[in-house]
Amino acid sequence: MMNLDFLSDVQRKAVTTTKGPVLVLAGAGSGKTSVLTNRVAYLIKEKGVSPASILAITFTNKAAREMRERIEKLTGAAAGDIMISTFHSMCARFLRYDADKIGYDRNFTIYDSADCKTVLKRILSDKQLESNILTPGRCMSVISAAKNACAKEAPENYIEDVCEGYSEDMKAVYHAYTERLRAENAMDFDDLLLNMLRVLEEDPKTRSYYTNKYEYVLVDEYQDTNSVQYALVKILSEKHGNIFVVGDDDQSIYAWRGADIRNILDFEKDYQDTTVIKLEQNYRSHERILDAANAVISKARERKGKTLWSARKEGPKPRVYTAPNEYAEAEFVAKEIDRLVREGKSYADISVLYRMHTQSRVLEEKLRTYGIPYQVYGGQSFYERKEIKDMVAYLTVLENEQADTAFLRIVNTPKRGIGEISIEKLRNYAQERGMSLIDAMEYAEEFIGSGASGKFSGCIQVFRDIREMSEGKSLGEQMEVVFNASGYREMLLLQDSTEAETKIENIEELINSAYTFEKQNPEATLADFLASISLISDMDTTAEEGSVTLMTLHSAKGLEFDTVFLVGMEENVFPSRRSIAEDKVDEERRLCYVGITRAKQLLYLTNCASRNLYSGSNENHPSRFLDDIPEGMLDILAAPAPVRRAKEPKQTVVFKPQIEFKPQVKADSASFAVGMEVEHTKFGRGAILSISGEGTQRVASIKFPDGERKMFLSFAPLKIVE
DNA sequence: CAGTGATGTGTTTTT
DNA sequence: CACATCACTG
Repeated sequence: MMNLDFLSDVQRKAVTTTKGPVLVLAGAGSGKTSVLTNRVAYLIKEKGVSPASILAITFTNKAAREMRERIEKLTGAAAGDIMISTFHSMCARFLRYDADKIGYDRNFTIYDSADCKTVLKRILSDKQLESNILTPGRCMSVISAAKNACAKEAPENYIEDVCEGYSEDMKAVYHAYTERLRAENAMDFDDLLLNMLRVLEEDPKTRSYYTNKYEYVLVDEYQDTNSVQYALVKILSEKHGNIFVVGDDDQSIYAWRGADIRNILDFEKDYQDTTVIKLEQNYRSHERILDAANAVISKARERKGKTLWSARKEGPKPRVYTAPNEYAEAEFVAKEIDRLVREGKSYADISVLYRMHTQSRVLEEKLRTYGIPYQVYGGQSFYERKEIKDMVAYLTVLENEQADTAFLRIVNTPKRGIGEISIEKLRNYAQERGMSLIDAMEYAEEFIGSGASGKFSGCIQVFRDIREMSEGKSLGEQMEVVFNASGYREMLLLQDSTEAETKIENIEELINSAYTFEKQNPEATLADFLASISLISDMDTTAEEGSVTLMTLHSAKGLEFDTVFLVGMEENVFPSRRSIAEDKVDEERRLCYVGITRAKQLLYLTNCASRNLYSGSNENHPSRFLDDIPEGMLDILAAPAPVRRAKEPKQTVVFKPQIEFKPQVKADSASFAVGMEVEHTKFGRGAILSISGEGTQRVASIKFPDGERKMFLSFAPLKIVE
């Protein structure tokens, strides 16, 4: 018998109620993952359910991976056969088999949002529709929203409703975009879900295959599902009816991406005889933190209503600090981290959370000054770098010749003397004949002079070479062929700059990841590899040991830290300007709740009296969320600086930053050696006593005037003294 | 066709 | 302020 004694009564009920629909309303830190994983283990070990008939869906690859690992620990190797996947990868995998049923080739390409924006940009400029309202970004969100709503309403009607005044243009863009992707045998993220739904709706055989196969369906973060995901879940569970969803309406923060909070609020109406289980005991934080969290969330309008409580009654109250500006705020954060670490916390225990990525810059600057190792999540991802996207574009064209968007990206990279005008002629020619650009190149003489058509022959030759040389090769080898035969490596070598060198390193890292991928998935095809690249983000990388974590509040969901700094608690920052303007503050409120409940032990809430937003400085009022927490629950570290009376001399703790942004000449971490004399921007001169570790983890013990310190060589602002 | 400098523009969150 | 796009020159 499986031992479930470590679970609470309600948790155990959630694990062992295996039949019929179950809705688990799981507050933050209430042991939801434990319930989910133990339930799967229970199904297999106690109920004799075959692993292959279990489908568990998450929202991030990281969550999926962690769930698999934990289930493996509980059940052993059998976990390999369970389908544990994100909505998007699940659909991508299904569609590799089923895409032909709705008229796609099974080797379809997945375009990420950057690719889609490129497509839209081209459509807008072709149709001469570019304007302030019709920007690629805005079109993208309208189209995405229309597709997400599509399980309820026809996209045309949706656009009509939403784009009052310019809906005709918008519809034209929508159709052109849809046709383009179809012609390129490509799908965007939304299409993955939507097309899978269509397959299930239109092909009864496929539908019964999947609905028979999956006897138990589990969905994590159900509050984040949109209408298409809702419909998918509904269909996939229709045969056996064992649908188990876990979520927290208070943590619904993706409405802007089409998530519909009604999905969780109405679950009981949608599924007859639902067992509802509430997990309200929090095992993560102490009561002082939960008090603050409850104070903030209790003002949200629409809730199922839950109150988190913890058995841990005592702990430090959340600390509030008001800085004069964002530099002082960052300085405060860095100083506190430095102090906490000296008191025994480790860097990995600490996280700094902000509303938007741009806030990380100042923080990074200060953390570097203090020699604090950190890791920033999100922002520009590895796979979004130009050189990586270029390499991926070559592979995409290799796999799917219809992928014009990918082709256009690299037709003249490296430079082959093919300019805009030639490309324009090529596009027209291809358009008229309904052929792909790469095929149209063969007929260059028909639409362009002999000089320019020679350039195209050169390009044709490049692709031919790549194809010939990569014939029968493995993924990693194919990638190397592309890097060399495309002339990309040569181009970078010729630039002979440090930037070019990093680009080469990045591409080599990509090649490495291809080798790793094929080792881990021996059956995998090029299309699979490309799909994994477009669906895996930096968010999925595991935390580096020994670093402070910097990330947005959105990406912090599902994580926990001993100490959390929630910075930028100001009106117009958090809640964001836009959410205030559009009357969508409730979602920000939930986001704040998510942020607060990440902290296990120590929580800091900081804000600035003034902040440089775009140009010039803005005086910002403290966030309404701060006001919502009764003062007695907080530990106010500095009196809030007066906002209105700016002329008054600034009282209290005005920070004197010890070092103002000195551009730092930082030595390469490999060049340090024991015995060297070095200079630190903050601690002054010192001597290296010893060095251990490798790469970014290389740590040196250094004797400074005020004592001995250990620091990461790759992070510390150190200079070698000659 | 490519590379340079000037002008303008627009800002959240992400699978 | 950072970034993209545009116009101009080589």
